[in-house]
Amino acid sequence: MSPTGTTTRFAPSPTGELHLGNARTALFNWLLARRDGGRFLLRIEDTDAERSKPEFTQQLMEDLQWLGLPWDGEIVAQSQRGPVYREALDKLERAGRVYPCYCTPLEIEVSRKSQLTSGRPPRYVGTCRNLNDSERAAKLAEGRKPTLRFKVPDGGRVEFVDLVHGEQRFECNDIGDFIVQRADGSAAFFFSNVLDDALSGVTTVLRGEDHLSNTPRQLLIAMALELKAPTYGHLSLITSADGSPLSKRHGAKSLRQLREQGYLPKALVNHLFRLGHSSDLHDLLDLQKLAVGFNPAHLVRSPARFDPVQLEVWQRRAVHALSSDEALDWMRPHLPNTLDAASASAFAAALHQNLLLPSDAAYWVQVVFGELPEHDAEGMELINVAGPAFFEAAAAAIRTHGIDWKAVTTAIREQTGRKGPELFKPLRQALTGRRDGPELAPLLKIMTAARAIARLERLSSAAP
RNA sequence: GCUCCUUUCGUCUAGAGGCCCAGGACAUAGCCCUCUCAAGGCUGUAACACGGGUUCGAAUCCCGUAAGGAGCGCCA
Repeated sequence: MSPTGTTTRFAPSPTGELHLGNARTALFNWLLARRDGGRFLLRIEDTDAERSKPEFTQQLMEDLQWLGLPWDGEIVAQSQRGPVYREALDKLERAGRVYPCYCTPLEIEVSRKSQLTSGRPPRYVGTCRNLNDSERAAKLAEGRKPTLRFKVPDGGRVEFVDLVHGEQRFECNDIGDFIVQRADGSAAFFFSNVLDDALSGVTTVLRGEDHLSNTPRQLLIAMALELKAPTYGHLSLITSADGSPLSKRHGAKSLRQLREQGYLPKALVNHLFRLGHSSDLHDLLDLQKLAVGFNPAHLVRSPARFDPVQLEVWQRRAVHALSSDEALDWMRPHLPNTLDAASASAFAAALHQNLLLPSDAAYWVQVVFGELPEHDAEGMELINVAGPAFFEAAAAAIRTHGIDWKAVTTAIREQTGRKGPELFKPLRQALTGRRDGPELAPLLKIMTAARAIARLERLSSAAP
């Protein structure tokens, strides 16, 4: 927690599942802290009692762990920090920087609507800004529960340098007095968020661009509290393929869904690393290397589209990088649970380079351990061209040489005179029902000679 | 409506006035390798949103337009 070191944080609200946008924000903050040898904090912004759910907090933690982004120190939950906020709010109240507002949500809503229809910005009009004591007493007597609003200075401007967008300037007159404490006494986002950042020594905040125009409010609060606000960097949003906001309607997947589908964390972080962040690094890298290569100066200002095809590229590379043991764990859910350990690992070793997702293993489980699916038209064509004699020779070869692939293919070649693709294509089709797939040698070994012979014999007798 | 952000190949991006008739990666096409697929190697197709300025010179600066996005919440 050295004052000179970088401290970043991820501050999600537990109101839903982590999605790609969130995950990228977490990743970038983590990377920055790691790169600088600093700290990465996790704070749960659960001040909205209505929508916050403990199970989401749990899920959040699991997702971060799974991605490989552990946080430093204790998790801070804002719901536990009422007294801290109370104290700071008192300070602002004594300094006359905030005032009680007795307007009801309904009144505010009506005001907003009428402003909007008359073409004006929907801002708080300041009804309660200059109430005297007796007016306040009267409002209170009506049974109104006040909120606390921050008194935005008349005139003046707020200037700051955004890490990715550069110099920013906002007029105070464009900002309405905003709520810092709700009627139920809880602290509102603008307030608790910046206060906690300052109090926990956060130096840099990388967050979504949707916060950019809210930043002046938070800076105003920090100034009133005489606290040092972090340096902000606003990340452009991730959009769908058509440029619209990433949403479930567009098939946006939560991290949990991606994980359940079998996407590897390494694939995800490598893809996210390059979304909205440019880098010369084009290889599949681990988090340590990504941290070294991360540079906030290379954060991109324009929105990035999420392209599932690019994710698949990283997934393929991540899958390729798996060891056989890791591959086995990865595809385990799709293997028959009756399988013995040796067969399972032989299967994983033979197959894993050919899969993108574990569910892709299903077909090959069927081929290796079960019945062969029907040959398709193109496959039948291939089989007919090869002719029954070919398969008879193949079956005979396996009968005498067993699963010794080299001996088997040599025998078939000598017997039929076929070689190269002429030899292997029909063989592959007959044995696997497909024209593509993993190497045949290990496949034969695990599918057993008996199964192979049966498949070949069927074609030698059934074909015309 | 007001304020703010954004706009380079299909996608992610490099580019901060001449080094750019725009570079890289992925995708895609072709070839090589190969029993197939994948991997690998080589080659190719492909972009500065539009319109005005400023300048000897603009993807880069200025002004408009268009398109997309965000904020203006007792949501975060």
